Amino acid sequence: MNFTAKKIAVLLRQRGYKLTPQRRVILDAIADGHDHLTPAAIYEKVKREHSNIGLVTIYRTIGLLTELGLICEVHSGGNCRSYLLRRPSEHHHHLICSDCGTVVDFTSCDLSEVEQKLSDDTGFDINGHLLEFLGRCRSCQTTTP
Amino acid sequence: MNFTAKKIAVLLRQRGYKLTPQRRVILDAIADGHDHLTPAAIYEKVKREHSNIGLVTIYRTIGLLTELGLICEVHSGGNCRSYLLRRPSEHHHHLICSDCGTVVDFTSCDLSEVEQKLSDDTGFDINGHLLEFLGRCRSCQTTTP
DNA sequence: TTGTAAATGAAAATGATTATCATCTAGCAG
DNA sequence: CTGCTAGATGATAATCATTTTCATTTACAA
Ligand SMILES: [Mn+2]
Ligand SMILES: [Mn+2]
Ligand SMILES: [Zn+2]
Ligand SMILES: [Zn+2]
Repeated sequence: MNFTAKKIAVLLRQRGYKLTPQRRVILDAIADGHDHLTPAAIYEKVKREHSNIGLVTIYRTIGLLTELGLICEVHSGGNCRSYLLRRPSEHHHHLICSDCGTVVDFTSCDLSEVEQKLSDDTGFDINGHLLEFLGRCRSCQTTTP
Repeated sequence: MNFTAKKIAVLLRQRGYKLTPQRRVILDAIADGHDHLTPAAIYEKVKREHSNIGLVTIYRTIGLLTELGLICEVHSGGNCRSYLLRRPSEHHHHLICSDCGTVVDFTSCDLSEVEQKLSDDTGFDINGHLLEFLGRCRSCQTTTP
């Protein structure tokens, strides 16, 4: 997405960050496609256009984008994190294909009742929740039964 | 909990696994208390009673207990996993204190409607979900305002 | 008690992430 | 346009979590 990438560029500059070619290409890599990517995967993807980029820069840029709230971290088990562009700016959740990694965002989660009940029962001061659905996307269902 | 630990011992033997003193003490460490523990934390706790145990054995035992479905993995961000005894054998979720790590299990989550809607909308074959609430337990609220 | 498959611990290997530091450059002042 | 400089980069090494390997030990059934 060019539009999104452009908006992000503006955001970066507003906060005093520089817009480097490396950041540009990392943003493109993340913004293109609907799957979640590990730092290593972003690195591989980005190296095609910017062969001498360092993996460190990927990590630094991920840190920056996280700080700006521009990417989402996906918690689908495994031993390393993966990320994708934050598409809905509002509070939302993810439906993740365990085969191809495609992520669908959804905003409709009404957990306020459950949360209230839990809070009453336990005395916890609840300040957040994590909700993710796992499954196989339509395309992956047809290719491998 | 002695009872739980004992039941687990039986389970181990049923499947042909040996009940070693190391496993015994690791089980005790996990079963005692309601907080979630990282492998390193279990290691430290266990070393007090079994000073020459290896961290590898912690990892191996965690693997074993996971395979038997006897422990839960908690996904509270951060860079390493943590575990606690699986108390309700049924499907359940966690309410986690971000200060002290205490975990409250709860079974009341009715996500079937949301799941059905998501499935209809996206064509995904949904086979699971992850739901966790984060907050501060009553005790942690009183100690640090 | 004995035999043996399973388990353990030391050590090294691997993989992910972070810290350091010399060098480079985006963006701005002049 | 040119030079300055804070911020950014990449090579390298360090750190931290986890896994592999392998020689030695041990639980437990026979
Ligand atoms: Mn998202
Ligand atoms: Mn649990
Ligand atoms: Zn898929
Ligand atoms: Zn607490």
